Amino acid sequence: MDKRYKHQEIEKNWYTFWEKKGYFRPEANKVKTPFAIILPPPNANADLHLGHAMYTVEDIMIRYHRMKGDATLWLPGADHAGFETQFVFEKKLQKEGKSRFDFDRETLYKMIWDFVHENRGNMENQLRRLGFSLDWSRQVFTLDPEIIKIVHRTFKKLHDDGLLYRDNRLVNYCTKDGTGFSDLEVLYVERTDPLYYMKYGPFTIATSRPETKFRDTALAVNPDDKRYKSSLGKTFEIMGLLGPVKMTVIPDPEVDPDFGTGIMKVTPAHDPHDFELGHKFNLSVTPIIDFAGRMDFSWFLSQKNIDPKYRARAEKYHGKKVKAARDLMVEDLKADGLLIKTDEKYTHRIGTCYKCGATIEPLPLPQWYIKIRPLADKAIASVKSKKIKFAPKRYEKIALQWLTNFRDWNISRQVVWGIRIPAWKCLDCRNDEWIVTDGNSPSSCPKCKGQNLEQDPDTFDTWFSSGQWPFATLEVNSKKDFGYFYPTSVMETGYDILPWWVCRMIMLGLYATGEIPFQTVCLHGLVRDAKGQKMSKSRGNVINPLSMADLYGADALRMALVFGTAFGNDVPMSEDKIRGMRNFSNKLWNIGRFVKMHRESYRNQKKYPENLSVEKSTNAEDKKILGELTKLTEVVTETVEEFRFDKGAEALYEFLWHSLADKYIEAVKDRLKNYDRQALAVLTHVFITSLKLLHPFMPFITEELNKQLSPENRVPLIVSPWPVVK
RNA sequence: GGACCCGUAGCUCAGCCGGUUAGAGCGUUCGGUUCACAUCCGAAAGGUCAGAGGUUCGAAUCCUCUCGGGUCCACCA
Repeated sequence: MDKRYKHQEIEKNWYTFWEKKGYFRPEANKVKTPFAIILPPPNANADLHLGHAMYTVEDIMIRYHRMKGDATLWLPGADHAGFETQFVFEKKLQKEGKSRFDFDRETLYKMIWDFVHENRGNMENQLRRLGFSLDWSRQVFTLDPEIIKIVHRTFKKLHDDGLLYRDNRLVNYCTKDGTGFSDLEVLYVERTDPLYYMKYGPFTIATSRPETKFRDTALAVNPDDKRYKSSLGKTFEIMGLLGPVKMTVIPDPEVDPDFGTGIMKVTPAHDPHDFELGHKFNLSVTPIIDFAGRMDFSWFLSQKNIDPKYRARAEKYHGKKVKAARDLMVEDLKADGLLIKTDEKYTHRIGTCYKCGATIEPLPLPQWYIKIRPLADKAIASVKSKKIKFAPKRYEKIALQWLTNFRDWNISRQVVWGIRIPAWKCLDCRNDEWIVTDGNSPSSCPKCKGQNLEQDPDTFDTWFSSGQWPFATLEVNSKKDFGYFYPTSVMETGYDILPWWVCRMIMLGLYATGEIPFQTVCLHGLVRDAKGQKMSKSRGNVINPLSMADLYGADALRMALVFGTAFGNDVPMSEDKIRGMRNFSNKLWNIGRFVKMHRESYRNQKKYPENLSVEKSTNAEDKKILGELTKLTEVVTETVEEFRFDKGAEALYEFLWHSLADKYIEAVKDRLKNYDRQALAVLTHVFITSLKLLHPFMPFITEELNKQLSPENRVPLIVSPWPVVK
């Protein structure tokens, strides 16, 4: 054995050994207890980041249960990550001077498919490099045909059960990326914009969006506002930039009399609140901004007998981007004497695209919505009745808050890279009825028998398919897997996707299978830099997990991620911390060398302690270390069961370094020189047992040391029985 | 406006279902090169446990408030 631990050489081979031996592949076995975790599928096209390395805690649970003798399954997958991946791909196109508009749908899809599959292997090998004992024989991709079938099936079921509807309402639309989003994807940021006070007939109104005024359909005031009481229900002529228009004053209790002038213009096509209001008062929804984010005045320009002055204005605005048009209009308002004042320091929260940062434009667009209340209520019941538990416990309350506040879920995306929605429209019937299938194209319209059917061009929100991941992954492998491993034992992921993913899995899992998808939700914190700052490319503080594994060993990286921070809290990470754990690896290595050296020398002297019971020792030091080992066994077992991996890791570190190496080994040196059989027996027993306890945390080095100590007849640690306290 | 988390040694964090001299990693200082390890060993310095009040025989730990950081949610145009 080398004086220094060389992880580069040791870590290389063990994974292939484990994988080839089939240790990662459980059988459904009635005698055994099933234990299953479905890996949160990383994006197929992207390299792993440090956050993914947190899946270490899943490997800890998996290895622990495997050693306990459970039928243990850790199922890997890859996510097509719809919009996310298309976004990345478009960036790539951009660099090549192209855009998504240069290709038809099929070509674009094929190009992204190839792009994803070129990169997919990276992610998988990186998971292997970190020692994650995943059952690759059961690996699944979110775009596998069998998965798509299941997703279609669920969509159809929702449709048949009346839990799905199509509605033309305002969606959160990113005009840059060309797709709508659910409420969760909108990122609200504080911004300072001018608030314009403009003359509006006999009134003055305040708005930050003068460009939408051309499609105002009413004026709203608080019914209790004395100032406007007499105007309620009356219609006024209002002079605008394109001539006079007529508008009625309607009551709306939501209007805050203290904001602006207490009177609000109503633009149903471009504001969610106004949309609702418009619905109530039967106002028309007529957009003036198109899906490319440009002003559309064609409705005005197509009119006959327009005043040339107004025509010129409309032509000037037409086709301009929102912000540019707004500036032009403000100038014209000034010229017409309609702008009364401007509050330049008006701060408000504005919805932006979480990916590209562009302002989200609420636009009317027909989309598929899931009625979320019936699904969420069942999910709430499962959580409240503790059928689904949370670790750390505080996330239960947060999950309940989310589940209580969910609104109907828009699952349509105007993205090519995804699962196409299995809904068709008959072009002959010209009605609004949709034909929803389980995926197969309908041959003809069931009503008119027409053959002119057109499929909805949209794809599913990725979370709609990944929300079905726990049962879909098990079903597609074999019916036996689903019956045996479902509901899965633990769902472990980052707390940041609790609403996006975990809540949706609970809702869709319960809906599709009638059972909870997992028994415990276990949430880890976000990995941050040494100062607790978020890691980001722009900050330049990103730590790459693979280069850390290469430098210090995957074991060291794994240990660093669980050590020293209460599980569930954010994890500050630094190279120093990983280096510290590399040093711990080296300490283990040298304990191993020490033990091995003495075992060999005993053997040469024919003093080898064959099957000597360690319990019989009367030596005080032996008794002490054995007592501590018992305690350690209890602590590690308990803390892993309780999802407090940090405590287990710390107990192991403390015991191995400061009890075993610093104290016991120092104390036992003289006895070893005198070939005291009992001493070597205890030392070996204690070390091997603690290696077993450490194996889930640091699989590579422990496996190697175990082999070094008795290469001839020792079973690999990965399948060694978990130590128990008698 | 609502919810949650955090403020403990220079730094990053444990401890917080109350009870011996408040711990760890890294850092600092001092001393160690013989037969496991300098990726090491031994020793040391360093904390009004954010602040105030309360409960208690006893509080870093429970309760209330204040201050300071962070995160998330909410249709004020």
